[in-house]
Amino acid sequence: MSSSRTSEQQMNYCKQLTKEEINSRLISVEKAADLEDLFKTLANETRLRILHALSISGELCVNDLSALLEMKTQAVSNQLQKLALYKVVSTRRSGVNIFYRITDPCVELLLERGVCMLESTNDPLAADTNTAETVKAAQIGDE
Amino acid sequence: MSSSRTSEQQMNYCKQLTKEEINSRLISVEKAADLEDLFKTLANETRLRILHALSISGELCVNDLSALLEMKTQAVSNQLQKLALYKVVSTRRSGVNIFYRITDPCVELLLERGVCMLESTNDPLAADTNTAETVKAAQIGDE
DNA sequence: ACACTATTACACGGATTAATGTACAATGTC
DNA sequence: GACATTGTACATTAATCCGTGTAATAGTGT
Repeated sequence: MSSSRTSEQQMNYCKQLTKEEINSRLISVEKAADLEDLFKTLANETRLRILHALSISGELCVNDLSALLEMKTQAVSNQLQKLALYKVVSTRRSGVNIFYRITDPCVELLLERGVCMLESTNDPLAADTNTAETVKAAQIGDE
Repeated sequence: MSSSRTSEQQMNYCKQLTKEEINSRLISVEKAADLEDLFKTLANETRLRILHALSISGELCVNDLSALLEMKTQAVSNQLQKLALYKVVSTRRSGVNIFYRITDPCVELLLERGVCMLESTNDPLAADTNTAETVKAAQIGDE
């Protein structure tokens, strides 16, 4: 019993994969750290709302964002500085206004995916297959 | 100048959307909070690695996970408790072993998306279109 | 009953984060 | 130059988070 409990070769894997096989597919510590950063960008309500507004409008300045989101400019600017530091957004000045737009495609894509999932409350997977269904319907239309 | 600066009707929107139009599409505070929670689940390296191992293997116990990830059982168990509390994973006991498996489809889907993006380092968007290309190629093969 | 193993509970310390308010910098108008 | 507006820098505070080590619990075998 004790030998079977501690022996790695006898671990219970549902898909009958060995530790080596899982390990070969498992994300590395370095990549996990990168992925953590990516998700962390979106793991904040203020940043989510900012990025969503930018994805809708394309480009907005601090003042407009704070008015839209009904938040203090300092709070908005604080988060925008982080997003700019991590190259998620780019900036351009126009007089006293500084405009921000999303430049990181991964962040924008995950944001869209997440928003779609929330809108498909009962069947989150349906939101993800909507694109494939649309493509298929278009191809049927062509025939 | 001061009137043009402060007037909301004259805000500079690149896509020429009015504040009202952006607002009607903008994610609500409540939904942003839900989405924040979803991304927060994945915004931690330990949880990412745990969930990735579970997605590969289907089901694993604490001991196996800590061996695979080369982490202490307490650290692994600590995160698994959180994941179970938020209904991201389910548990089943088998003797002294407790097995965990992913039950939240949104989390698993976002995880897969994120991992794919990292693997497609130069063209993250290509990772997202790979599915559509595969479907299209299969349909061409059928013809 | 006892020994062993797997897992969780609990408390702690250190690190990180985000909003806030004040001060400062940049820009535009008169 | 004075003034107003926009936006950032800076410092502070409170809250959150996570790994760690010890203690406790559950399950199994002898």
